[in-house]
Amino acid sequence: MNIGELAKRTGLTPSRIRFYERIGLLTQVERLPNGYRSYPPEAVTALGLIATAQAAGFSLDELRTLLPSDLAEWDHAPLVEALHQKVQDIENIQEKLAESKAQLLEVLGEIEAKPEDMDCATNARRVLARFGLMRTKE
Amino acid sequence: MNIGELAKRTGLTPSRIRFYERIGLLTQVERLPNGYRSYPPEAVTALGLIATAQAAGFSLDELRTLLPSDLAEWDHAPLVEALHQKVQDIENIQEKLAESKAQLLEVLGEIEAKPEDMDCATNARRVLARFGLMRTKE
DNA sequence: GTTGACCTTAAACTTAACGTTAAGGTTATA
DNA sequence: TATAACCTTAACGTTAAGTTTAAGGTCAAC
Repeated sequence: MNIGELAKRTGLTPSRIRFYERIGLLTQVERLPNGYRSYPPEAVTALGLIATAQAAGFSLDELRTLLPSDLAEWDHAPLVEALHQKVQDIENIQEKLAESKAQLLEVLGEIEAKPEDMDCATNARRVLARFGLMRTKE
Repeated sequence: MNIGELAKRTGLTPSRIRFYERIGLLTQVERLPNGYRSYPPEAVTALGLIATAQAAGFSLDELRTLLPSDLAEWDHAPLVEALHQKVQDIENIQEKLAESKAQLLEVLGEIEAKPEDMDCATNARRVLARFGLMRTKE
C-alpha cells in the first residue's frame, strides 16, 4: 500500500503521515525501487492507534518515547511500567473530563432555570455572576 | 489588586494575564494613575473559570466569542448550543478514552500472560503484533 | 538616595502539530 | 505519447498559546 492509499484508509493526509515519520513516530517505512513508501496493512491500525491516543490527550512526543523502535531491545519492565502509568494518566484525564462536564452541565442547568419573567440579559448576569464570570464594568 | 498579586492567586503568570487581555479575553482593566493594572477580586474567579473552560477543551478564541463584553447583548441560544456541543465533545472523548484504557489493559494482560518458556523479545512481538503495533522491520 | 522588587510596552522568540510550496520523478490510462 | 494523478525531498509558512527580552518607569525600604 502506498501513502495515498494509507491516507485514504486512515483519514489522515499524506503530509501528516510523512510528518509522523519525520519526527520518528513511524520508523523506517519500506521503500519500493522507485522510492515510494510501501506500507503493510497493519499501518492502518497503528495510525488509528496513534490518532486515538492523541485524542486521548497524548502528545506525539509522548507517543514516540512510548513506542519502542527496536523490538529486540525491548525491555519488559519499563514498558509495563509505562503502560501502567498511561492507564493512570487516562484515569486522571477521565476525572478532569468528568469535572468539566459536570461544571458545564451545571451552567446549562442554571441557564435553563431562568425564571419565566426574567429577561435574557438579567438571566445572563445571574448565571455568569453565579460562576464568577461577570466582567468588570466598562 | 495589581497583576502580580492576581498572578499569585490564580497560579497564572503575569505575562499570561496580559496576553489574555491583549487577545480580548479580558476587557478594559482599570488602571491606577501610575499606569499599573488594578483588578477587582472577581478577576480571580473569572480567570479560574477561563482556566477551567480551557481544560474542558474550549480554545481561547471560542471563549472570547462566547463571553460577550456587553452582557446586555448576550445571546442566549448560541451559548447554550455551544455548551451542549462541548458536553457532547467531552462525552466522545470519554468514550475514546475508555476504549484506549481498555486496550492498554488488554495489552498489559497479554504481556503478563507470557508463557513461561517464551523469551521477552518473542513475547513482545507476539503482543504487539496482536495489536497491530508491530513496526515494519529494518 | 539608591537598591531591589514591582510594573509598563512592543516585539521577538518558542513549541506543538501540522500544512504548503517548489521543483521534480513515476505510473496508469486514453 | 501525452497527460493526469500519483509520488519524492527540502524548506518555508501557520496557528495557538504563550514566554522572553529590551528598555524603561515606580515604589518601599534602608
